[in-house]
Amino acid sequence: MTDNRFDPSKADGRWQRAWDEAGTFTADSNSDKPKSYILEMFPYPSGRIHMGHVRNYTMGDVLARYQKMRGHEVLHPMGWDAFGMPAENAAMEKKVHPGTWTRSNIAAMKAQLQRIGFALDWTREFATCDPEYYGHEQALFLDLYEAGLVYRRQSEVNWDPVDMTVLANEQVIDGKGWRSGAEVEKRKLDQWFFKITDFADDLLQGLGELKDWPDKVRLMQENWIGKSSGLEFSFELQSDARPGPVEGREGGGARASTSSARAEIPERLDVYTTRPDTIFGASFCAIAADHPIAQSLASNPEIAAFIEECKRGGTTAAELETAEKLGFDTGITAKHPFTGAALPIFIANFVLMDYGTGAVMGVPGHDQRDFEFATKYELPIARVVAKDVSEADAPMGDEAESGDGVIVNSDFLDGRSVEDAKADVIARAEDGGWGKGTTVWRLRDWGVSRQRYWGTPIPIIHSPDHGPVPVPKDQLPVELPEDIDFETPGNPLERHPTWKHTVCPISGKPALRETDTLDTFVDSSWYFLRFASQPDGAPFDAEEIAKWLPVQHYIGGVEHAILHLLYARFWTRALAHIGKIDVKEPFAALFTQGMVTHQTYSARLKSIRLTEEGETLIHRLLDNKLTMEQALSEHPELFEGSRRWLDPNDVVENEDGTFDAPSVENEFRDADSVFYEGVELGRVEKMSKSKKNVVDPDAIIDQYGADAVRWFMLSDSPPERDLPWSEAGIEGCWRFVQRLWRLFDAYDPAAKGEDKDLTRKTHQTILAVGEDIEALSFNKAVARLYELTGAAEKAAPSEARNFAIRAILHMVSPMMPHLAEEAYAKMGETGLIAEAAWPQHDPDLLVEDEVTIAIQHKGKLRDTITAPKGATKEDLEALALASEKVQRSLQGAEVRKVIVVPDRLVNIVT
RNA sequence: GCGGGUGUGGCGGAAUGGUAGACGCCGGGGACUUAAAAUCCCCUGAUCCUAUAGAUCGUGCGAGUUCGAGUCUCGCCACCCGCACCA
Repeated sequence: MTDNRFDPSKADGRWQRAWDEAGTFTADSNSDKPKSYILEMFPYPSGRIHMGHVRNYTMGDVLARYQKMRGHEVLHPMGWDAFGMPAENAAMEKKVHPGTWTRSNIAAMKAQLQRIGFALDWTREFATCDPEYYGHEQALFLDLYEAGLVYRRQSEVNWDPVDMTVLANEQVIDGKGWRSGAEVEKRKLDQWFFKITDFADDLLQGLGELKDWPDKVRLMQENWIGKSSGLEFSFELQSDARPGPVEGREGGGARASTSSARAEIPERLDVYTTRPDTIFGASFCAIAADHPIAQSLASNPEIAAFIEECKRGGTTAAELETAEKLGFDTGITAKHPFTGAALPIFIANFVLMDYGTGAVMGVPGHDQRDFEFATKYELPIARVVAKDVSEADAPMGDEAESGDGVIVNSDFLDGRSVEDAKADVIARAEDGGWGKGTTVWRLRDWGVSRQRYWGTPIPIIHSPDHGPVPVPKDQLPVELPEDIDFETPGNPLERHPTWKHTVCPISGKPALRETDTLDTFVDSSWYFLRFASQPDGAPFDAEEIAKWLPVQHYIGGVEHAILHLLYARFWTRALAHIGKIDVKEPFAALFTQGMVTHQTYSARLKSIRLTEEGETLIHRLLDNKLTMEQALSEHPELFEGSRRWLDPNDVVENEDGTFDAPSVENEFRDADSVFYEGVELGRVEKMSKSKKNVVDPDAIIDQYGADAVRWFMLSDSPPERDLPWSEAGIEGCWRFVQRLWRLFDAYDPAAKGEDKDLTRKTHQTILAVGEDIEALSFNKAVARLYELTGAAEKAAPSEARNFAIRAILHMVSPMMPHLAEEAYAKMGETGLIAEAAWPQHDPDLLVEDEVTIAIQHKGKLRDTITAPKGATKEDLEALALASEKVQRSLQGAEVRKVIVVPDRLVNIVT
């Protein structure tokens, strides 16, 4: 047997221990070296590391190791985003305490991460469910509370009456709770909010400076913040002179038929518009169903019924797309501020209460929604913007014209530009005292109250005399009780027999603790600060934060493009605002990596025999405990014609290109319940349990070792795109690991002699790989290393070859650290290559002395020639014309022009 | 509907306006071997040909700018992602 093979099962663990014992990756805040903070989004401890994690952390790891070799002091920490619902779900299903479940998941995942050999500073590890961490978070919450950035108000929530809990929007499926299947109710609860809107403008402005963020993410945040400017103004309200039900309005416009409610009508209606220039085109007003005026009219049963109808309207994309504009004439009119015309006021289903003032002026000519509404209810559609003044009387088409133009049919605004007219109307409104120019934001304050157990308790005491009172800081952390019961529905903290009972810090009288916990996004809004600095007795130290922040590279999934990244930016600003830190933007550069995908296969179901399971399912459906979609996704095998996903490992390809899954077929037949009809190739999709295309990293590492997996994660696909997993691909990586090992083994210190070509290629590669890594173009760095490896393999032993081999060894070491350490030691080095310096390229040795010149005739390639580097244009032209192939192509035609690009090409034009 | 992205061999993908397909995977042929594994070498965009050193076509489609376009401009198409009745 030869020992000429690299054995990761032995080497990986050995070097992981060596790094650990040497403290190689422990970051020193007091180091004089330039500092690099490399961070990947910390994981939720779900139980297992998946390929997406491996890809994410491998990228960060290469950067961290590279920066260290470039002489930086690197902070590359890891921790756990440990609060959240899955732990409570596990508690309910498996009867384990959420803390126990979470802790054991963390232990398992940490072990998995360690065997991949990541260069992490584990001394800074923490979990957000550590009382120490969330205690500091509570203190920061109270600091922000004192600064007026936290407040409490009533807010509507989705309430599941069966589970007695609040649901996030994503947990409401077709108006029903995802778990209980019960009809979700709207409830008003007192909730805590962060005043993120105070920073709306600043958060928006700040985006402009984040040059190293993807444009896509900046745009998404920009849209989310949603700044718009316009005019907020009020209409005087009038009694409607028109009597009774609507006449001559075939569109079915209902109309309030009683006047009983009119006494309660306020005198004014505030509206917001971004198009004050079109004010002369207003033909109606519309208010939201939950607008105070609509509410005050609800004593009229017709109106009450209409309001109910509006609320029922679906909120899914498809429903909104097709939803008809519906209105109800209130019988009240608004007086147009310039013309005095009486505009009917409708309650309308397309007006949102929580944007602007919850009321709009309807300008059908120049707003598509207003246009549809006016068409339906036969309201006037006037043109007030035209391409040109001469087009003032041009008829309107079949949709609104929202484009630019000049104002027409608008009294004093006629002939003015849109922008000009906007400014004029705003000025007149302000002079007249009936309106003012305003900025409106889409961004809402951040509601952070969650009626759950497994989160950071909100450190507030509700005192009967003093209302909500902060928990005194010396009583922090407010710890979660351990003895908790998940048997009965509702918030376990609320139900706990003793936990919430305490005393008022001011009066000493009995009082109740706040039983809500914080949104887990709060936990991840400052963890990167805690990684950088963790003094005793304080969340962090500002001076130490200043040494590391901002994070140099922040890497994670694009799914966090809005919420997490916006909240983290907000917290950083808020903490800076109250003087806790001196950093504004937490992440200097952001990189959003693609997903790891894999082939899917599915089979169609042919026949069913109902099993016991199926009958249970039907009962659950009948009892409304389950929606059809849920039943389908949980038990696809019970539905004829539906598709069942197959594990790619069960699928075999036939010679004719079709697929079969013999093992699954047998499994089905044995169960005597289901038959499949045919196996089909599905799309390459993100690995997910439900699609059965997950590949477990642990099993792959067992087989090929950490380095092959890491190399795979970096190869081929650009890191921002999806990476398709393949068995063949990982085998290729494994072969390359061994190929490198043999090359390193061929290192012969005694070899003598030059090899100019190889030396040049080595220097070129050193330069290029460094640039590629810094640009996070790992796939290109990998390709260059393949090339140089090929060249070094073919070269005869020489000093130049030894130089190339050592350069390759150093350059692959951030990517395949175990192999590199093993080879480094075998070459007789006593230190760790993880602590070695990145190789230097010599600019003088990069230059080629001969170049290949392309010869084109009319832009088409006819020949290539070799010429000395830096040959003159005249020489190149002469060489080109001397080419036999070129002469044949020219066929004696007259040469009109010759374009010469030095060292590149000659193009002959005839 | 609005916004953004992507489109190149059988596949993943390279390519400062200058030789399209680097590099990897798959596939084919060969060497070594009793055999296999491993390894090494060669071929591998399509079509045509008189098939050695030939020609034509080719980067989603259609135009344009240019001596020269995968790359720039305009107009389409397809797919993916995000947001969504935001006044």
